[in-house]
Amino acid sequence: MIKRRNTTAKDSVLRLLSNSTKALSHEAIARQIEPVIDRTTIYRILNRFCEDGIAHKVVGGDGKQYFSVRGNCGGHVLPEHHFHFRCTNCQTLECMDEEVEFSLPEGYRLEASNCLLTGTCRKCSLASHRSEY
Amino acid sequence: MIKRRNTTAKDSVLRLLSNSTKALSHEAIARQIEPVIDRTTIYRILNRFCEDGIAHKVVGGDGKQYFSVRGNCGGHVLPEHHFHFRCTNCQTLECMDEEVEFSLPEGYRLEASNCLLTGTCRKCSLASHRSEY
DNA sequence: TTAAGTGCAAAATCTTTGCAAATGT
DNA sequence: ACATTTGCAAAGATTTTGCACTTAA
Repeated sequence: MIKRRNTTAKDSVLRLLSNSTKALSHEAIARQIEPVIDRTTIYRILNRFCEDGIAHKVVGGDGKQYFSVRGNCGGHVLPEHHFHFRCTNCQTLECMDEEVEFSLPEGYRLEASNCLLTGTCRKCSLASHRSEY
Repeated sequence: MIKRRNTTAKDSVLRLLSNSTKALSHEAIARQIEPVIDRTTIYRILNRFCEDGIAHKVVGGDGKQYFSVRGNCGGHVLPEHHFHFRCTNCQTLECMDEEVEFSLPEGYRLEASNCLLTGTCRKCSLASHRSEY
């Protein structure tokens, strides 16, 4: 495997991911990161994290990629295959504790899972309920 | 709801989807359809199918959209929330019979699911196994 | 006739690639 | 030194929008 270097850009991205209780999109990272880092670089850092098993990537129903620190999403340990929930209102994606259970047909080989539930999170559900008339 | 018309383009797309045992990407539809239909039109037809509940859309880990006739994917009736499997070798996406089971935390509101398993299907797993050395 | 559907061009998004300059080890 | 990383520009890929023309009902 290629030898990695410690750089401030890499550290910043990792810190953001580690401190977040949600998976972050490239856009969310680019917006928060300080100082500004080129977006190409952020993409490359994120992809390296995935290659190295440091992070995992979930593709949202919106087609965007969301990243979180592997096995530590939301601040605590998660099963390898867990559900994700993306709120269509606040545009956040979080890892759920719940494990995905399934059995593949004979002969199928599994590489990864991308199990996503979409809707509105509690906060947004309450907010929209309040404003209903 | 808007009144829909019968057009040959729409019929062609629906026929392709209905005859397929897999979910189809826009690209697969555009490639097969006869006569050629503008790709914008295909996108619009597919989106209308989804709006009208005729088809459902799954976003693959590859970021592409895949479409299948609702509840009839793979030729037989499927549960509302079922798993999908995308083969990274032959680039196909199929609906699985298996139902997705989960429980959402209190207050969350579910709109849709997009549960995807990725790997190699039986045919491709066998093929790659044969060529291993 | 008239609202829905189509085709073409152009735009919008998100992500990746190429390459020279900068940097960590 | 030298391989990795970065920034910038440009390209790629997929999907959507605007608009005038066509067509089903």
